[in-house]
Amino acid sequence: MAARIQDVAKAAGVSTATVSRVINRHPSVSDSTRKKVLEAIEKLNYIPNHGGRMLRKQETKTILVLVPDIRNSFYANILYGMDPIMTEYQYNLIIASTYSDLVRERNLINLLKQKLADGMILLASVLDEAELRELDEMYHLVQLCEFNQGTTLTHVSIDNYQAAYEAVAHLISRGHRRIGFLSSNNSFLSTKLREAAYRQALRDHSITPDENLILRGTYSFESGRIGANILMNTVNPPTAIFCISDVVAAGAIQALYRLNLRTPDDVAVCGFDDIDMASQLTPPLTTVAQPLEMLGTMAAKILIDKIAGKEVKRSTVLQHQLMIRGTT
Amino acid sequence: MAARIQDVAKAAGVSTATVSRVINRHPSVSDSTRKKVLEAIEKLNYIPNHGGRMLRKQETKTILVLVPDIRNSFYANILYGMDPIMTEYQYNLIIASTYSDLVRERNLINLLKQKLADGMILLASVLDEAELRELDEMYHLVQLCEFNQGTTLTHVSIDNYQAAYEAVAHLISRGHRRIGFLSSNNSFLSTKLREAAYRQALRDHSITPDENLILRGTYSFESGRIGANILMNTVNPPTAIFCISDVVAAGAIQALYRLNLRTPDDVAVCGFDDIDMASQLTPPLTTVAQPLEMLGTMAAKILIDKIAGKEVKRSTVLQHQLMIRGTT
DNA sequence: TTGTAGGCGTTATCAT
DNA sequence: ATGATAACGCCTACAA
Repeated sequence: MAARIQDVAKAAGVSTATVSRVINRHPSVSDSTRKKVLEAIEKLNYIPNHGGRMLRKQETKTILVLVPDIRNSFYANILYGMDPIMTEYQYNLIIASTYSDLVRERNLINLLKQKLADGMILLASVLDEAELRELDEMYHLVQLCEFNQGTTLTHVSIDNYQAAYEAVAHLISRGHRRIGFLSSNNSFLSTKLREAAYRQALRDHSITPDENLILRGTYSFESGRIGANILMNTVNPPTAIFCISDVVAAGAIQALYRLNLRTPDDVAVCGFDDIDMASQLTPPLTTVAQPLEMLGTMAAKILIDKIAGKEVKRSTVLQHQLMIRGTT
Repeated sequence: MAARIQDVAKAAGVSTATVSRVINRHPSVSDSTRKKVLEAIEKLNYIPNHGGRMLRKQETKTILVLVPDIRNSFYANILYGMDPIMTEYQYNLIIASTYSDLVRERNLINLLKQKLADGMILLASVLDEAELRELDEMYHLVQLCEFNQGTTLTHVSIDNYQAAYEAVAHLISRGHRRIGFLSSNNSFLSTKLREAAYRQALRDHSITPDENLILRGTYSFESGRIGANILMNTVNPPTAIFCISDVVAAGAIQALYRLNLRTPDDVAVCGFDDIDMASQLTPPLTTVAQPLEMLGTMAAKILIDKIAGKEVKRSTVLQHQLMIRGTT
């Protein structure tokens, strides 16, 4: 079996306490003793047991991250951004997909209660504010991308209102007056803000929002295809479509293509998120870039600070960027 | 602080052993005692501490999965396929990206040595066979998708030779005689097998493989763009391109589009993997479907069986499927 | 059916 | 500078 601290102690002719001190770089160990211990560690190929240390120190050096679906490139890029921080602070990530299922999400949160992780990052949680607040009293938690308006919980996101406003204003600046919006049927704050911004941007340019041009579906490719088809078959179809996500935009573009409508000449399209696919479409997609990696990095850093007992900002807002490309 | 088993025992007026028996559904507990204990658990909101249990039982109920890059949709879909098994057997996943960096991969494997996980699934590992075999003697490990020829280690994959052969034969059946291959410059077995199959399929149809039509790059979109450009600028360009991955195929298609070549009329394109993007391209991509979710599911199941001490098959080969769509 | 007690591997306190 | 020892929370012989 694997060597334990006992074995090292015996081999080095010292106590386990001394071995522990060497491992944890405690200063009060003589050089000669340290040398003996390190040799024994080397010889026995000793690696400290995480479980033992965990139990004793009451910390897991593990963070739980709950995402709706790991297959979504949006979340995968955010997770990627957490890696450098995890490596730097020697934390591990338990990533789990909730599939936006309330029961599943609650079960996963049990991992926190079992003390399997020191804290949790929640992406687009389906828990309500009350439940979250209760959790927040017991555990360290950071909400990422989505949160509730006026929440007192720690969260990181972009300014969805401003981002959407700029996107719609851009379409208007390109001469469009009838602009469709393929939105989402969820109740996330980001959706509400983007819809509000869409309307306000129109009004600010003397355009009366037409509710028939706002369709609510999912974030999927299929939803974009269907939405665009419906929009283009209305009596007075739009000349531009603003989409809640890049994937939806991709679906919309395919639908337009099949309707023999050219992008951007016949219909302009703007996405949201700037996942890899956006720049790879033909023509490349105009979209609002979210700083995905940085969102992950910041959330991870803030959570680790919280765990370490530091004071952290309630709200962190990162910069978005309108990426004007070929579809507008 | 959170309640411990001690607290429950005291509250229920029994010993910790009895509480433990109730938790672990040991049969020899009287109904009345069980009831008392369950009430105490309920009242105190007790949840067993994972660390304590882990240390005592010497099992973590955690599996380590090493992937080259979590942002790659290919791997994300495989990971997705592991979820049902993890849920069923109450295991957790620690997912980590190696970025195909040897040092990083070795560091991550330390998690196994620290007994942070009961076993490991390795996707496209960059470790050599000797190192893997050494690990295999100490820990439970399953290789997924990539493995070494003639290995004695447990692995799960598709039949890359047969899959590639079918793809190339399909292109030939469409009348193509000059078929380019955008391959990879890595040394994975899958690459070698696909190249071998490519050549054999050509020869079996009396076509002499032209080494100038085989280009080796990465699995990226950019690599596909560059490769297609090079291929189409040769003296005698191909009329079809077989790509090592769907992402490469997407890049190739964009390059062709910009060269004003139509797919499939001017140049046919065939991908590999069948990630979501494949069917979402315009026109949708002909490709070889790997059963991504099932690959994940099988690998997870086999690893858990191994951990449980069951005998498992050395080699598991899953079925691929040629998806003939719009680009050929 | 239930309780007692030892130990999983580590670290931290208290002596020396 | 080093050692002895208790404790982290749990499970499981063994005893009763």
